[in-house]
Amino acid sequence: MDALALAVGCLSSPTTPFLSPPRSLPRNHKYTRRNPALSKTLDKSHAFTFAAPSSSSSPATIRPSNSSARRAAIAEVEASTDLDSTLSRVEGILQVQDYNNILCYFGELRRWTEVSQLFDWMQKHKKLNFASYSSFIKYMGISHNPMKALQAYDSIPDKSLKVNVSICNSLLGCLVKNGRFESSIKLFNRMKDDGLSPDLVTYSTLLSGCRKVKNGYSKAMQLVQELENKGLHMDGVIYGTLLATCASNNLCEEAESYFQQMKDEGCPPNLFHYSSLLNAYSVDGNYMKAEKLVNDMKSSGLVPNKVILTTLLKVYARGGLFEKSKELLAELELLGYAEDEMPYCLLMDGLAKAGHIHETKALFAEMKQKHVKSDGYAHSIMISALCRSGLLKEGRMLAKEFEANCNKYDLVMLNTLLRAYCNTGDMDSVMQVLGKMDKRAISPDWNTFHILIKYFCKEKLYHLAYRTIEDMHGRGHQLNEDLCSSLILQLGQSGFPSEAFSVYNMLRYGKRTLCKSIHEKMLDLLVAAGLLKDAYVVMKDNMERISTSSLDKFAVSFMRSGNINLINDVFKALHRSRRQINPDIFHAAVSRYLGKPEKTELLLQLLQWMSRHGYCVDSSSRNLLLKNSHLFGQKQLIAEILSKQHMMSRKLRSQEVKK
DNA sequence: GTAGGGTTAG
Repeated sequence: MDALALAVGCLSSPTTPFLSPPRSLPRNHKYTRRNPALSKTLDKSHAFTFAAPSSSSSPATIRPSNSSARRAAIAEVEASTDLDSTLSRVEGILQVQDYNNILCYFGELRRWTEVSQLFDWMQKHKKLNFASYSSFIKYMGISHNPMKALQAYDSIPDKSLKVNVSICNSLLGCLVKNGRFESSIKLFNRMKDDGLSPDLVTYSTLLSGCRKVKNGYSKAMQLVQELENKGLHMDGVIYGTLLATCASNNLCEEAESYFQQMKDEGCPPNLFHYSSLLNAYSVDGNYMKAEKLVNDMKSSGLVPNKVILTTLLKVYARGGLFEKSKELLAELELLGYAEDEMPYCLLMDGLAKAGHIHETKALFAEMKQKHVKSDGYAHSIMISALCRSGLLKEGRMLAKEFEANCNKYDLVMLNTLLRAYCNTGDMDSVMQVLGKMDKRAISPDWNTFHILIKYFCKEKLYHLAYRTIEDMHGRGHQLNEDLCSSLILQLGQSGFPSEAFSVYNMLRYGKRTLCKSIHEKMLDLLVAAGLLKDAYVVMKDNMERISTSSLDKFAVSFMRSGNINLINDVFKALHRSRRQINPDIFHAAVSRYLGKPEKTELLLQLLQWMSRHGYCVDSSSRNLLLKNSHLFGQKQLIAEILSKQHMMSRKLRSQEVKK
């Protein structure tokens, strides 16, 4: 099985190509010079030429004329509007590392078309090495295209190159970045089987994936154990990742203890470590600890940067210290650290969750007025805040405004929009958003399904809700019990008992423990709908959770119209529940058998079973049997059994009187 | 070794 096949199960549902990559270079970008790839290459070439001028025996010596040809060729490729033809024209001048540098140049500019085109060309002309694969895979990860990364990996012809640690790290990092933690672990195990020797980078890559998954911390611990078993020692980056994992999993004490352990091991904390620990303090808004930490940090000679101050703002906002938050926001503005929406979002979210909707709105307006750069987070927070505080129409309006002005969508935003439209019963817009999701191949998550199902139920579109639940279950999402229970009842009442039963089964097989009352409701519903075979299954599996009256109703119905061959089994099941069996049920069974002379054998078995277990038929059933026993050709036998039962019941009754 | 790892928002 190749890596693609291994991961394709998880990848077939599309990834979340969130906010398209930045159009301009990141601020701290390593290519700040005009032609970085070029300088990088040429620095090396010159170093070689000048450091070893006498080694004329080396055929690799690059003469200035040669280097200026390379310089020109690189510039030409980077500026080209027709990559393929430019590449063919300069073929022979450039070396593999030149192509790699150009690849990085395009990659850092987020010019994905060129990245792919160049890489294709390099593959076709066999101008690549481990660094080419590693870089290409990394960029495919950044551009949210893990599929292409996997294809590139699978295309590597050389087996030993496939377990090159750098390539493997890139691919694992690509999967992790795109939320495919599970597949990255599977692939990691495969790679180890194939001969990969993981290093610290491998482990920190995988550890960073633990931040956003369920039980992330315990998975992180497994990885730490593994790296230690391999004789590797945790370095500053690994500690940084661990601290971030603790913070994301709300494990403040663990974060503190790793922070201490790291210092004890002689590794001085840097800004990454401080910001992660600060982030851990933000969970419960522990501003006392946060402020002390920032002071410690300053004493150690570190200067708080944008991330530290922004995280401190998060601590204040979470802790409800809105005055302090506002002061800090003003400071960030002065420092030029509030050019994007992050700090505003932190404060808006804090305000909104504390119920200060008007202040949230004011800050949102201020942000707009200041033309703060936005990727949609602020809208998402504001729309949710409006909906939460009951300002549904306003929430819907803002959602519409966002859609009219922005063309950036990710799953969270789409869910936010859906919620806003569902809240106002705007079915058309709901459908449009679903269309957008489809078009962009963004797959719905648990929240999406939950929003839709709740909405469909509210609109009494029960069958649609049912189909949505089926879809949700089919994709492996845990079903919400309350929502399903109410849908089960509604489906039953609106003439879809089989669908109700299907929902019940999905719920039952997905969860270990269910609320007790659901089984009885399901049983009642199936009995009412005459689906007695299904009812029998529910009854058999959940007898101790079902009231006697519901069991009785089921049993009587079953005797009247259930599968006649299962009647005796139903009695045995009832007997196992150790509850008194209502005589009406025996009566109903006897009547049923009387109408089916060909089932005499079953009737006799039932009567004998009754005698063995101390039951006896009531007088009306006995009379009925005696009157009709000629029908069965077993007149004598039936009379004997009945008289035995009769005597036994007399004996029992007299014993009770004595007591 | 031309390469790969950690910090803040809905």
